[in-house]
Amino acid sequence: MTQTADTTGYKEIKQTVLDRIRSGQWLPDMLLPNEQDLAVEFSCTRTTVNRALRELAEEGFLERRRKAGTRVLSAPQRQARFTIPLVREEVEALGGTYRYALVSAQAEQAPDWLAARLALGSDRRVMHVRCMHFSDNTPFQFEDRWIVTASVPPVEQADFSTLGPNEWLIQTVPFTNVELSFLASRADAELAGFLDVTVGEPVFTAERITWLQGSPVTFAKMYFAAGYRMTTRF
Amino acid sequence: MTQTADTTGYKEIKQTVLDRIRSGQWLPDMLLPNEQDLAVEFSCTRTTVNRALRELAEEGFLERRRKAGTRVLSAPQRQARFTIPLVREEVEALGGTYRYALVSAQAEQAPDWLAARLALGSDRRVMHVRCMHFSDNTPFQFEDRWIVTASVPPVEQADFSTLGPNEWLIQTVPFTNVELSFLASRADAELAGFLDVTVGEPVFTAERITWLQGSPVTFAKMYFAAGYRMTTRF
DNA sequence: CGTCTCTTTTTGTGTAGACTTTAATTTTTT
DNA sequence: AAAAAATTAAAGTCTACACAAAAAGAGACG
Repeated sequence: MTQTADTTGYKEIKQTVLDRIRSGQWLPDMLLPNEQDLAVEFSCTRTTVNRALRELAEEGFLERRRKAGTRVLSAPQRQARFTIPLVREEVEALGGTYRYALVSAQAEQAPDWLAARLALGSDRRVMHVRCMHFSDNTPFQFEDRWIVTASVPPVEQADFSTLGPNEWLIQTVPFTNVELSFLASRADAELAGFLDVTVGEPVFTAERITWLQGSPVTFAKMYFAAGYRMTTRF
Repeated sequence: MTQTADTTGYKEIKQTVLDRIRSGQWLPDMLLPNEQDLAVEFSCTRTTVNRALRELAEEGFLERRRKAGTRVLSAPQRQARFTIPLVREEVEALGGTYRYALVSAQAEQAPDWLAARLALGSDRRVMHVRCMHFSDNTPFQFEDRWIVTASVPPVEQADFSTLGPNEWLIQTVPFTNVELSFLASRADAELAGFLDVTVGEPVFTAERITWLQGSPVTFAKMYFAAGYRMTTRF
């Protein structure tokens, strides 16, 4: 006989708690029993209950405060987790053959809007890289990127003719803070040419600012081909 | 040397591990010491090391496999976590005054594309609700939603004149699976009117399909006003 | 009445140890 | 040599207990 009869793992507890919320037994804003009482109910230790409830709080179902206890969140703060893939991986995951092409790469002074956006000081040297990512030779993404020279000095010697700036950066500047935005923009004449769409077409766009320990590293705009959608399930 | 005093919380361990990866002391693909050895190094128990490493793996920095050990991920799978807020809360968080207005609500048969999208069977009854969300009386979002009657029977009696369908659903159907997509669409004449933009304007759009234990509940398209961007930091 | 301090409840985190599960590795058998 | 079986190292989880830290609530005091 397997002992699984009364073994209440933290996963079972999580499931039971979710079921009770779903069934309405525990209503939004309701305070639920404290960990000790639940431990008795599930005949396990408080440690196990703690892990279950902690994870459910992490996942946005519960709110926990010392002394105040644990309560059901009225509007469960469901969070979508988008994995931000490398373009190459995204293309290959969709079954396409990835191809990279450099459009231009040149050292220049950051324009005012960029300097403001990145809070650059007096040193405005940046490397401006523009490139295309293809899937089966059809345009997939146009990338317009600026890399702050002062933050990544070797960028001046980098060769972007075969390796994309994003992959180069990942190898060079391993860990960073990121601000990522999604928006809809309009294809101007140049972008329309790159992405092979008509001028004025809506283009799904991602903007990404990256810092390394507080100092700005790069600003990138990524324009996706027509019909692109970013999807997640949870 | 500073053999780490006795203040080794799991958070400190996480930070130390991250620092070692950043500094290149632990390189991508490198196997790091097992939990027991790290516990000795940090002079704490394996439980504490386990929590630190488990969370770092959860956050996408490490990969852990029983018997195989823990290694540094070569391309850290950084995931963006977007909190999907209620429109009301989003508007209020931006400092605006929220206003809701129902455009239309009527029971109808799901069109073919919707039936296909939701994998509806023979019962195609849906409630089609269209509504506007305003911030300080300027259009913020136009919502076009279908709710599957068979999955949520009380929808036929629901009054959407003052309460938005999303908030109504949250109160009525507590827990669900969700597929969420972001894309850029083009404003047609009607949408342009609702959002007060010119026809053809790019519109940031979110699509959301919701299931309750496998059966489809609702499909919603949410069109955001010009200039909207969805932002996250990590 | 407000505000300050004290108590107490509840979660947060830690220790020490045990058993379980997975799967890489080694050994044995076919 | 290939396949099957045994070994074993590592993470995964649990128990049982302890103390820390936050903060709600109560009481004291001006």
